[in-house]
Amino acid sequence: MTTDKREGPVTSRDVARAAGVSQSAVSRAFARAPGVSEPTRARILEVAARLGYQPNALASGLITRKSGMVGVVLSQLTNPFLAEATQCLLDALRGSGLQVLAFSAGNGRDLEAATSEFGRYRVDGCFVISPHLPRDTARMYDRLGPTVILFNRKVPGLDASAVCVDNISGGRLVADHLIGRGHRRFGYVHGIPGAATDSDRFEGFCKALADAGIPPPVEADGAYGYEDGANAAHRLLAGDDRPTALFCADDVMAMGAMDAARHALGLRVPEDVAIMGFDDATSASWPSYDLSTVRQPTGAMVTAAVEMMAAGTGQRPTTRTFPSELVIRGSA
Amino acid sequence: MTTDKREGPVTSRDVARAAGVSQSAVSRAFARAPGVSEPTRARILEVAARLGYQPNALASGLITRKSGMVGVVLSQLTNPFLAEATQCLLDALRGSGLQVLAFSAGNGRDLEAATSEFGRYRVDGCFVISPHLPRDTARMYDRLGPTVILFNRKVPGLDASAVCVDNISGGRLVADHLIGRGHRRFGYVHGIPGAATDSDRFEGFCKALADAGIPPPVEADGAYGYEDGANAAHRLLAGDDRPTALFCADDVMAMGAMDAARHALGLRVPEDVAIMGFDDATSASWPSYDLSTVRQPTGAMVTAAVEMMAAGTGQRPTTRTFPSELVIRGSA
DNA sequence: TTGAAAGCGTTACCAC
DNA sequence: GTGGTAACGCTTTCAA
Repeated sequence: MTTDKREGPVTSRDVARAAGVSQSAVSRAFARAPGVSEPTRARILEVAARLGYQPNALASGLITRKSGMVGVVLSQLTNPFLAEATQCLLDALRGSGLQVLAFSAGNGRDLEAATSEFGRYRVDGCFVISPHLPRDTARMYDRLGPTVILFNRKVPGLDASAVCVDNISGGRLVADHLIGRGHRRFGYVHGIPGAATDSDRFEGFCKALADAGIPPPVEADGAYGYEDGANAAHRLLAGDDRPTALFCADDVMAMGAMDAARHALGLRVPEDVAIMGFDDATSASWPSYDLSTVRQPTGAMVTAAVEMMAAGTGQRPTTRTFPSELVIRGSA
Repeated sequence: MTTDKREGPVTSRDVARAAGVSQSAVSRAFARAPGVSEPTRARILEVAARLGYQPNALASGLITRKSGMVGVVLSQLTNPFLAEATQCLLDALRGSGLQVLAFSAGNGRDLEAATSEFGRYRVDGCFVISPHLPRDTARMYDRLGPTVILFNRKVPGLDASAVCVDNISGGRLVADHLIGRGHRRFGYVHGIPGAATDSDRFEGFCKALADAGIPPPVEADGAYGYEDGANAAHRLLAGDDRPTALFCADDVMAMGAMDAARHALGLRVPEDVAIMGFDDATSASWPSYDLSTVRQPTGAMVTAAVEMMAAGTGQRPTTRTFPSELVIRGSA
C-alpha cells in the first residue's frame, strides 16, 4: 500500500521484509540455489516481481568475483565484414547470458586503454576484434588475467587464444585462381601494416606466384578502407604495363578499386583488370560488384570463440584456424 | 620482493600496506579527492603502479550508486548507416569516460530484455539505436529510472528523450525533388512497419505528392534490408505502367532496388527509373550507386545525444529534431 | 528449510 | 592531512 521511505532501487532486504523471510532466503531464491522450499521461493519471487526487484549485479559481482561481463574490443564498424562479425559475436554472447562491455578501439593505444577499463570492471574474459594489434598486446593478457580471445588475428609470441581463418592459404587460393585464368602481371593492395591479416595473405599470395615462376606483385599501401582501394587502383592501374589482376587485402578495398577502375579509369572488370578481395562481406555478392573473394566462416569462428571462452581460464591458450574458401564471382 | 599470499587482483588495502598509509588515503589518491598531500599521493600512485593496482569499479559503483556504465541498445550492424551511427556514438562516449554495456536487440522482445539487464547492472543511462521500438518501451523508461535517449526515433506518448532527424520534411524533400524532375508516377518502399522512421518519411512524401495534385505512390513492404529493396523493385517495376521514380525508406533498400532494376530488370537508372534513398550512408556516395538521398547529420545528432545524457536525469525529457538535407547525386 | 553474520572492495563521514 | 569505521547489496558459511 504505502510506498517505503527508501529511495533508489529496491533491495533484497526490502523483498525479504515484504515477504516475511530473511534476506538470505531472497538471495537463494534468485540464485536458484537449494535451501529454500518451493512454496517460499514462489512467494518471494512474486513479492519481488510486485516490488520490481532486480538483483544488483554490481554487488553480486563484487562478492562472487565474477562480473558476468565480457569485454569486447571492436573497431571499424564501418567495415561491413567487421560489423557483421561483431554483430554475430554479440548475438552469440546473448545466448551465453554474459553481458558485453564494449570498447571501441581506433588504434593500438586504445587497445591499451581497453585492457585498463576491462580490468577495472573485472570482466570475466575478453574478445578482441581489431585489425590493430600491436605487439604490446602481450601485456594485455598478463595484466588482465581472464581469458583473452583474439578474433581473426594470430600472434605467435602471444599467450592468448585466437580464432582465425587460414590467411596464408587464402592468399594462395587467390593467386592460383588468377594464374589459372591466365594472369601473369599482378598487383597487391595492402591492409593495415603489421597486421597478420595483411602479411599472411600477402605471403601466401607471393609464395604461390613464386611457385609458378611469376614475378612478385606490384604493391600499394592501404588500411582496409574504401578510399585506400580506390587510391591504390589509381596508382597501380595508371601506367601502361599495368597489372591485369589486383588482389586487395579485403573486400571494401576491392570495391573501392573496382569503382575507381570502372568509373575513374574507364576500365572494364574483369575484362581489362580482374579484381579480388577477401572476407566475403555480404555486399561482395551484390550484383554491382559481384566480387570474387575468399570467404571467412564467420559463424563458425564466432561459435568457436564463444566456446573457448566458455571453456574458461583453465585452458591452455590455443589457436583454432579455419579453412578459407574461394568464392568465384564475376570480378575475376 | 616476495609475492603476497593473496590471490586475485590487488586491492587498495594491499597498496595501503605497501605504501604505509591507510586504505582511505589510497582511495582519496585515486579519486583525486582533497585530503591527501601531494607527496603521499605520489608515493601511493607509484606503489599502486608497481603492484598493478586498479580500483574495483564494481565496488565503487556499489557504494556511489553510479556504475559508470551506460547501456547501448544496438541492432542491425549490417546496415551501414546504423553501424556508422553506432560507431560514432561509441567514440563519442569514449570521450566522456563512460563505459558501454552493449546489448544487441534484434526485435522488440530483446528490447525488454535489455532494460532488464541494464537494470541489474545499474547503468547510469541508456541509448537506444534500434528501428524496432514497440510501444511497450514506455515501461522501459519507468522501470529503468536513469536517463533514456532514443536515437532516430521519436515516440510521442513516451516520457523519454530523443534525437532524430526531421523525417517528415525529409520525405517532402524527396518528393519535391522528384516532382521537379518531372516525375508523376511514384513508388514507395517501406521500412520496418510501425517505425516512425518509416511512417514519417512516408507521410511527408505523400503529403508533398498530394499538395502537387499527384496520386499517392504504389507501395511495397520492406524492413530496411538489401533484399527488401530488391524484391520491392521486382514487384513495383515489373508491370507496364510502372512508376518512374522509387523512394526507398533507407539507402540499403535503395541499393537493392538499384541493383535489381539494373541487373535483373535491365532498366537504366536514372533514365528508366529514378531511385532515392534515405540516410546518406557512406556507400551511397560510391560511384556504383551514386545514390541521391537525404542526409542525417549523424555527428551532430550523436553529439546532442551525449550532451543530453551528460545533462543528466534532472532534465525534463526533450526531443531534439535535426533538419534533413537533400543530397543530389546521379540516381535521381 | 531457515536466519544470523561475516565478508567482497570501495566511498564517505568521522574524529584526531 | 590522516586513519578508523560504517555502509553499499549481495553470497556464503554456519548454527539452529
